[in-house]
Amino acid sequence: MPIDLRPSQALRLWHDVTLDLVRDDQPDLSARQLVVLLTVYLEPPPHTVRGLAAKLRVTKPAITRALDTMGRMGLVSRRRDEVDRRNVVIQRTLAGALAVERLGDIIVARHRELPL
Amino acid sequence: MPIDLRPSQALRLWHDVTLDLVRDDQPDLSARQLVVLLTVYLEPPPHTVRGLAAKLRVTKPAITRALDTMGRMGLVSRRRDEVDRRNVVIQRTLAGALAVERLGDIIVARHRELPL
DNA sequence: GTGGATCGTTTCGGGACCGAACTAATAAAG
DNA sequence: CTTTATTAGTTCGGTCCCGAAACGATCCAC
Repeated sequence: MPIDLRPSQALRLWHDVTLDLVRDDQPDLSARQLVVLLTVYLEPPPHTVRGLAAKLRVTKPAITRALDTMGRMGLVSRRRDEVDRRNVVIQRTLAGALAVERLGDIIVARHRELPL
Repeated sequence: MPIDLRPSQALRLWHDVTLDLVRDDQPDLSARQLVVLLTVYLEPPPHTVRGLAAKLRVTKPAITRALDTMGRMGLVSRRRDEVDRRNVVIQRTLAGALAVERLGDIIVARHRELPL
């Protein structure tokens, strides 16, 4: 792992990145939406509503709503699982991949600017 | 600054910390609330509604609402500026300081667990 | 087949938030 | 004083999110 981060640096990093996210025009993602987005893009598929709800320890409707909103934003899409048609698998999109990549760049840049 | 963070590590860090925040029982702070909280606790006083609105590039009512909510949570408090009584200065609280400290600890811990 | 379990979604009442516009209090300028 | 500017808060109509409960679709065991 990288060299240890001190608490003051950690908080400064969180502040700076969050400020960048608040400032840009597009609407902020909630913490729940953000962790759904990152889970879908960082962890191996398949991702289901039930699996995400269990992972985040929130109710299923909360996941459905998050997917509705992020679907409207084009960040994820949904598809029926043809093997077990009760399941819905959450899929990545180009726009979602770009948004995640952009977030990664912001964090890296703000981390690089951190004072010693 | 610490050794460079790779984008994949940065995103993993953001995911892990946000997941911790989503999982604990207390209600999630919005991005706006979080950056207000961190600004108040990281940057030198005094902090005013107007100053925060300018810094975040959001409207004043958004700041007033964020302060209302965080005030109810005990994370910040407000006081009239006695010198210029039009101003309201945002003050730190013990509960707010503890919450910020806890966030710092989470980030540091998750950062330490990051894979190489 | 039939009953029960397991999916994701929808409904419901309630609360939080949004920006634009407005108000009330205070300060500063003339 | 009186006007003008500045500050924080409030009002407004609208949107979004919350968890509990109910729902329809699907799978599985018998």
